[in-house]
Amino acid sequence: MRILLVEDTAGLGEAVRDQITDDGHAVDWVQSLRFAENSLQTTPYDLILLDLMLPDGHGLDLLKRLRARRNSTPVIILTARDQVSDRINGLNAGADDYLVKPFDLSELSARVEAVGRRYRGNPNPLIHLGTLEIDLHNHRIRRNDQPVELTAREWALFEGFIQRPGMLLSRQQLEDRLYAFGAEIESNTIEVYVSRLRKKLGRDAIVTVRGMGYRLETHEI
Amino acid sequence: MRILLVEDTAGLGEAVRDQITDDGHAVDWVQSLRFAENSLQTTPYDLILLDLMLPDGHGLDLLKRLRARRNSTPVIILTARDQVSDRINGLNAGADDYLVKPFDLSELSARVEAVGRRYRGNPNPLIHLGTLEIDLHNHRIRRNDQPVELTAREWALFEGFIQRPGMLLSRQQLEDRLYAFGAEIESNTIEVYVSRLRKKLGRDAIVTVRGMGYRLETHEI
DNA sequence: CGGAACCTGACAGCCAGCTGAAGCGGATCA
DNA sequence: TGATCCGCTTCAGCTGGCTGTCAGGTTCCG
Repeated sequence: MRILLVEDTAGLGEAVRDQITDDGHAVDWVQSLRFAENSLQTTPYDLILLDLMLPDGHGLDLLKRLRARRNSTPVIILTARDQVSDRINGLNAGADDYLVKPFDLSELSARVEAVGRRYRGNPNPLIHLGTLEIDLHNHRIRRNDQPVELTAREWALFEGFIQRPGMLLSRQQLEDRLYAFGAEIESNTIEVYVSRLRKKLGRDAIVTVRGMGYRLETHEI
Repeated sequence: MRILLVEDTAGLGEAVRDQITDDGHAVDWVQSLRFAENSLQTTPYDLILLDLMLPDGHGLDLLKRLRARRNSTPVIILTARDQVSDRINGLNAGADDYLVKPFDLSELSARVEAVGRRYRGNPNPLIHLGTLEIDLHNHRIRRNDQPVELTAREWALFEGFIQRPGMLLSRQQLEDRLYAFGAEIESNTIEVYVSRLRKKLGRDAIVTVRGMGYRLETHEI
């Protein structure tokens, strides 16, 4: 999963980031609402860990804006023990879960995995795109009713496209999705994987925008 | 059995959890309706132990919702002595049994086992999957009409697949099923058991999704 | 037409997953 | 009580296929 961590306390932030990274997820850590909004506009996240008391405002405002624009990304609130009203308000505002500080890191892992499972366990929205039928949760794709096998990396990349159909995605954005934040990548890996996806999914599935990046074609494939 | 315990009193919850764990069952303990719903959406339980007075609502509401969506998981209600009307309403709402607090732990064990037996004695839905015939309640499997013997762990794992055919199940999900919530497991136990199941049930029964988990193939075995 | 951007076949290294084997502990039976 | 068995878990060696890289080719655009 790709997770956005919004937390302004350095020590806690590091601990949480390390734990979740160890669990095999990609974590982007930001320390203010402003940067959180930036990240949310450029990257599709699977989960948001949200502290409430932030230097430039209250986390619940972010949550409310998110839900107002129909973004249903799961949110887990990180809150101090004495802020009971915050917790209630958080759940009302559309949070999926909360953790009371100080919390155990294994507890954190458990909640994160639980959200992941819930997300995947939901009744299955099938996405139709031309001749493609995509089962996002179960990682299944059929093309003209024939199953298509994608490798882990291929799937990760394709998922990035699927979550923002029709939008222009820069190489950098796609790399960020494949390789946890900060991991540098040389060579033309993205091009190679786009090529592999085209071979498996159809030549016109992904459109090259010269000098800019790629875009998933939403009309015909 | 895998049991969901919904109880918001810390001491009682711990005692019940320990007792049932000692009896050889896997227990997930949650402390509110909200978390109970979460767990129910992600995990198939064999039994639910349900307290009625919960911080975020009344247990009977959960029970009613459960039955409304045709979930027939057995439910035992945990209720205080003076709430007679609750007990009656509970049985009307589809509970299978109730226990009056404070109750003896051995009494609890007895009821749990009783429900387990009743559950298994039910008229038997046979599941057919390719050349396999599965009798879920009685833990019996035939392959090409030949009986197949599974050990306890093998069965627990296979049951996890059977209850969510075709769905992608992560290692974590499968481990959660084999080892009660939170129990850490190292090494490649899941792989070993998948390997054994394949040997007994057919090579193609379980499909590996590299980097993601496993899936029961529902078409041909 | 020349250069830049992009595509893709090929390949070596590596790692996730598979499985046989062995140690261990609980259950069973003499 | 001691011997034996059986299932559970771990480990290590192996293998196939995934991955990242590069080079040579192709397309695009000024």
